Amino acid sequence: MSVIYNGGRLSLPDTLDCGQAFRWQDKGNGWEGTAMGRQLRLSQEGENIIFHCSQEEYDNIWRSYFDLDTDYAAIQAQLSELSPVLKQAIDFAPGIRILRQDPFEVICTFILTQNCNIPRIKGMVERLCQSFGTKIADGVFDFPTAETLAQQTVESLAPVRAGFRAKYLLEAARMVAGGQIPFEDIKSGDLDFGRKALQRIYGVGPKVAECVLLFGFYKTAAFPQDVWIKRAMAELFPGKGPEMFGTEAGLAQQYIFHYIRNRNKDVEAS
DNA sequence: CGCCAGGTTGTCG
DNA sequence: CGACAACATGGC
Repeated sequence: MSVIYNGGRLSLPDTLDCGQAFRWQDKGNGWEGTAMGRQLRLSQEGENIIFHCSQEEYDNIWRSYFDLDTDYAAIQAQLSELSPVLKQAIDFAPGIRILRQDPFEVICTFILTQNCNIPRIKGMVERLCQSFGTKIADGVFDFPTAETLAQQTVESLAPVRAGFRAKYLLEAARMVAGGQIPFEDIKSGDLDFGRKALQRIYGVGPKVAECVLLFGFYKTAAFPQDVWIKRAMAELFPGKGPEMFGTEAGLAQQYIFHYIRNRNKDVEAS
C-alpha cells in the first residue's frame, strides 16, 4: 500500500532532518517516523516520493502534515525577490517544507531544545516517547499525551535524562492538561497573542514560543531567532531584521537556518 | 578533556 | 531594561 507524490519541492532529508521535527530517522533506504499517532515510512525513487500508507491515511493525515497543498514554488519565488542572498539560501535546499506538527508535541520538543544540540534532542525525545508514549507497534510509541506527562514527577522523568528541562516539561504538560493554554485562540489569533499565551508556560521564552507558533500552529510569519539565526542574520543580512521577510518570514528562517549550518559540508567532506 | 549546544530563569547593577 | 551566571547532560 503506497501513495506517490511527485509535486516537487519535497526533500526528505532536508525537511525531516532540518531541526523542526525530531522523530524521523534516516534508514538508508528511506525515512521512518511517528507523528499524529501514526507510524510512516517514506522512500524515494527518482522524482517520486513514496508514502508507504493507504490513500485514505495519506489524504487524512500526511498530505496536511507535509503541507503538500501549499505552493512552495510560488512562495519561494516571492521570497527570492526580496534578496539575492535569501534566494541563494532557498536554492541551496528548495525541498524544505514546514511540517504541520501537533502543538503539544512541539511545545515539549522545543522546551527540550534549549542549550542542547540536535542529536541529543532526538535522544531525549525518543526516550520520552519510549517511556511515556502510547504503544503503536513493537518498539514504536506515539508522543505522550499532556495528561500522561502531567502525572509524572521530576523523579519519574529521570530516564529521559532531560536535566533541568524536566521541570519545564512537567509544567507545560500540567498547563496544557489543565486547559490553561488556549489552543483555538492561538490558532485564530495574531502572533503577539500567541507569544504571550505560550510564554506563560514556565520554561517557554521568546525563542521557544516562536518555534511553537511556526511549527505547531503554522504561523508562517513567526521568526525564531536562535544562536545560528543570529549569526546568520549578522553575517548575511547586516543591519536587517525579520521584518524584511514579511508574512512568510518563518519559511525564510528555515532556509537560512539550514543554509548557515550546511553550506560548507560538501567542502569539508572532500 | 574542555567547549558548546535551535534558551530560560533568576539576580544584580 | 541589559548583562551574566546557573542550569544537567552529552556530542564532538
